[in-house]
Amino acid sequence: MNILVVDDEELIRSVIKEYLTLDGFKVYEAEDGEKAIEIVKNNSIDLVIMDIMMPKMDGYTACKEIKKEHDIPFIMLSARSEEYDKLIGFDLGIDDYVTKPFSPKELVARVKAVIKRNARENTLVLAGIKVDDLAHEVYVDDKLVTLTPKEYDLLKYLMENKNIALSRENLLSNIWGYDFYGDDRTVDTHIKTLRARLGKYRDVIKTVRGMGYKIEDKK
Amino acid sequence: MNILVVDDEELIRSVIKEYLTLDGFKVYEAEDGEKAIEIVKNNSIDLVIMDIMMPKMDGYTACKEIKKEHDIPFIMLSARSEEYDKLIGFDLGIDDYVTKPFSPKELVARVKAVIKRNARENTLVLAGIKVDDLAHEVYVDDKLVTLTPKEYDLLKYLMENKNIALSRENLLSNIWGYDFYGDDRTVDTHIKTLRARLGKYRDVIKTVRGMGYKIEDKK
DNA sequence: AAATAGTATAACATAAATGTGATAAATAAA
DNA sequence: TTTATTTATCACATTTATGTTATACTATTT
Repeated sequence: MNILVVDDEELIRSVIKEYLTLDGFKVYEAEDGEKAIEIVKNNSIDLVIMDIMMPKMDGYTACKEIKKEHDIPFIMLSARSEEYDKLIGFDLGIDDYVTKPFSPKELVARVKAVIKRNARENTLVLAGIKVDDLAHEVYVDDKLVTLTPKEYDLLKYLMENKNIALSRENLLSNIWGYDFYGDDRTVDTHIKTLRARLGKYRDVIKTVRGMGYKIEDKK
Repeated sequence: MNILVVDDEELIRSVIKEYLTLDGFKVYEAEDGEKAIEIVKNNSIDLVIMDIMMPKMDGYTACKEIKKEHDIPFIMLSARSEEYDKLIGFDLGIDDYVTKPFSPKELVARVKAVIKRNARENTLVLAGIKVDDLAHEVYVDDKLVTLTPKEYDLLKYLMENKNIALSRENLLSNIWGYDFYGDDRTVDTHIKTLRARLGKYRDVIKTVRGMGYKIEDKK
């Protein structure tokens, strides 16, 4: 996990870096917005911690610039809690906000929370089944299960559309592609193998007779 | 669309209200969990935005109480992203979660997303009968009833054309297909089984002698 | 009230949809 | 290339749904 710390005060950067490094993060540093943009461009940054008040280019502008090109979570630092409203006004999709002075420990906790939350947004969970779309992995009762590509796509699509009955044609055109001119029953076979992979949760995939299939969440 | 905002801070409530009102939502306010329960009881609330930390009754408890009686989507607010895990642990069927500070714009977007997700636009309701076409499910007095495909199609068609007398030919060509050359009596049989499924509402399907059938709303 | 036409119901044979294991074809990996 | 994996199709068993017929019932007409 690569984290970029942007602050004009060297001391603050080094303190943050020290704590984050202790927790196994790789830390990049930048002293202003321009340098930050440069680093993001050339490295795979997973999260940015950025001060608002900086010379050359302030935090708002730098954040906006980076967000244009990269979908990276931001934690903003600011000396005053009043800045809060301004941040809101800018509507930058900030993930968290920490006011100075802050405890490094808390900051680290926030970093972890933001990362966790972001990961979760790309994760579908239902019953004991977890689809981590970023990692492209499926867990059943927290045990990794290997799916074939089609099985994966099918499961993901069913989960994204939980509680909606999906016809075979719908499934075929959305997963196989509109240009698939094969047999309807192909879906059935993949449902079969997918169910087998899901073990005791095989029944979350309901058959909708005369129609197709759906995955059902507890209600 | 009526939205209830529950937070002990007047400022936060008014900011949220302002933005939601701009988007055409009607907004109710409550400053604690008890008042929230009261409002939900006496109004038709479609969604609740609720802070977790509140005096008198915290958000977890209030949410749980309300969920007992009402199937309303919740968006929870919290000062700390750490609380997220706690929420998950409580397993309250929270629909979304926003950490403070948040941008009102984002909150509005979340509200819309949740409403969209929960909307069952293709749902027909009549007497105690509900046809959820998305889920392809039928409820009688909020109890799931399993229909055969033909029964389902027939009920859906009758409800879509409520108060209109439909001839057997009409029903056959619209449900069975124009190319069905079978017996008129076939319809009768399916009406019979459908009525049986509808239990005490069996009589909403009226026989129109010499003509066919219709489903009748009110009176 | 009897006769008639229309409708409800039950039973049952037929038909259709789905589940499953096997196999062949296609694709990717070695 | 060969090999392994994935995918699509087939064939058959099983389950479920459907349409028809025969008969009972109900409403309308005479």
